[in-house]
Amino acid sequence: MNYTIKDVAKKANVSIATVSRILNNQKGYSEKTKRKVLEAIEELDYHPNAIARGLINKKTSTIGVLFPALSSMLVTELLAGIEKAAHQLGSSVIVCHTESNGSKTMKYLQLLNEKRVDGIIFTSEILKEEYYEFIQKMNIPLVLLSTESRAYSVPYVKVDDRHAAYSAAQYLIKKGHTRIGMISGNQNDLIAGKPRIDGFKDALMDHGLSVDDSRIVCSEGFTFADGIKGLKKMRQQAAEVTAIFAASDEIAFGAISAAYQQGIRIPEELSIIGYDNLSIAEMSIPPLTSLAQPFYEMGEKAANMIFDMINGEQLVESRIMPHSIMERSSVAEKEE
Amino acid sequence: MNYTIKDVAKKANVSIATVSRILNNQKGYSEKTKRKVLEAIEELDYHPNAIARGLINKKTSTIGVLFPALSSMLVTELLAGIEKAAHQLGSSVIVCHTESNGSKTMKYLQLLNEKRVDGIIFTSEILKEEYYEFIQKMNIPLVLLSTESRAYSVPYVKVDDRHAAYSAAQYLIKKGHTRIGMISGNQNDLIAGKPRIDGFKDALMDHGLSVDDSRIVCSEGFTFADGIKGLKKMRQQAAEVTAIFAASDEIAFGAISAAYQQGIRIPEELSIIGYDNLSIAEMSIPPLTSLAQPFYEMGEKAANMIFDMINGEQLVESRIMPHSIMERSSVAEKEE
DNA sequence: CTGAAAGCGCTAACAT
DNA sequence: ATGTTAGCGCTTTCAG
Repeated sequence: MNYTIKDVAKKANVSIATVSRILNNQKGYSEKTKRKVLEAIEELDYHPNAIARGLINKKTSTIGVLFPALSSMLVTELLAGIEKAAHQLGSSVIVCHTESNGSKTMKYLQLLNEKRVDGIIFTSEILKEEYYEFIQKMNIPLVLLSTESRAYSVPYVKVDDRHAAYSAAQYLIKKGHTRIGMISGNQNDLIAGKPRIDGFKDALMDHGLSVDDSRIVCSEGFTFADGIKGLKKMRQQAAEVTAIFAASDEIAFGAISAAYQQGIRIPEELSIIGYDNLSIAEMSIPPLTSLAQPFYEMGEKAANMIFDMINGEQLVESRIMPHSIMERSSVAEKEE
Repeated sequence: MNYTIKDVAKKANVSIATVSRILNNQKGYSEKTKRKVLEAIEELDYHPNAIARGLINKKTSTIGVLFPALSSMLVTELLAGIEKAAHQLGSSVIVCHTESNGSKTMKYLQLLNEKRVDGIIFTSEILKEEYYEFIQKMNIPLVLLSTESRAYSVPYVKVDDRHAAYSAAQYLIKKGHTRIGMISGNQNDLIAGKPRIDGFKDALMDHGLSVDDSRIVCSEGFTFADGIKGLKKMRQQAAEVTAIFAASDEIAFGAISAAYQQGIRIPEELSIIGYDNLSIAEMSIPPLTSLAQPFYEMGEKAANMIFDMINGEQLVESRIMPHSIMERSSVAEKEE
């Protein structure tokens, strides 16, 4: 069905070596033979077999990407960015959905090893020792996306969560709020949980506001349901709060829904700022002001880093991506 | 870095053929040598090179999936389903993001051809002649997901859009509504646009309601912005409408937002039913009643079909997946 | 400038 | 039951 290099060679009356040279535009042939061969390639609509190439070159032009969940909305944007950059550089991406499951992750790594991918992008999760060791043995580049590692020196791409959370809280403060609460993610999550809480506290302290733990309600995760529960709890523990920093847009959505249920008007009675700035942020009522992470660009960047490393670059620096605040209508100016 | 079959053979004092036999559990060796070889494999932590295998077996255990957009939320669920089924069967999935762009799509198909994927899942778009012809030449299985082809006989997995739209409209009718409008997608979209409009009309007619074209506003696409525009237009053209069928959840979200802006209460003054039942549906205020498509299962099914075909099954039937109505709170009982 | 030949890591006849 | 050998489709010495 598919022609091989032999067919081309025969048709052009040259050896397969010559065809190969032309294919890989090395030197060592006349213009005339080149034309002849190109013609044959054209006529047969020949395309080299990437598998055979991979076998000999030890390079498959394929990278693997590990995601804890494929359903979370932010994954889509990361993946879109990765895929775009990869394709631009002639590579493909294999998606792996680990469900944050250790043995599943190891199985995927094994698979990616057998498939001889050129590099791995590991996203949104703690890089366990087991994973790291294995990838070390695979001896291919690794970059961390939307996560980082304290234990190992692996290049990463992420925003500075602590700093970003600081910015979000500061935004609320600048708007005149003094009694500010936070519905956080899981405080044991050292990547996306704890740092955002810390940044929140930093901002309050730096601006001379007292940090009252009853105004911080910690959730299990970053979901809509967590947001609903979170707001209810907040109203019980700290009804005096006039503004809330939600550690994710989904939490913010949940909080808005719960607030609506309780007849609390947003932003008049309660301001809310989200985190992530997913596409849903514009869809809430009122539209959600949110701390924006540039997911698409982060994905692109991570992919570009991987390819730099694949191409032999030794020193690739980690990237702290800039965050910003997407102002919409869920935060009101507070007059004292 | 990675050991080869030769290393194993040497270590176990057998030939590579024997190792290969054991690896592929064929017959032709004693229990004793099997143990010996397995031990060597274990000790070296040997794993066969999938690339080399692919070259000779002409089977890469990899499938390609084409999506028009990676950003739409429903894609994620389809992909999650595909990925799960594929991984269960020992295959990987390469994602391709065509942006509905013809030449990009062709480039991807070319790439998948060179990478010798075992099959292709084509989603959510019209299968153009050019694509079809090319895949025919590749001579690998193809299944359509969330789309179908009139022109070619290609197995597909989707819900019956016309029927599903009928159900959604019927639901509104059963709730007592008689003046019902629709904010549709693009009417020129023969897959997801037109059929839903037709189904909507069918339901009205079957229930003795007149079909008034001014109550059907057609959008360009299925987005939030389309929903906003759609609702405004609807209020101008057909303010008497008490219930609206939105052709997507995003449209429904937009309509809800616009309604809120105009001070229209949902569902008291206006009922809305969405379509898709994405995870955001539960996040609106009020939570959105929506016609549910089982995306995850559709993805799984499509993947399973591809693998059946890869394994030589000749006759795989297309699947019309069941739809259902996820009742939440955006539709009110209408008393006459 | 060009071709013959070895070999990437594996499977599958074909021998023994 | 096991080994030898010829490829899969390609790249890359090494000759000429």
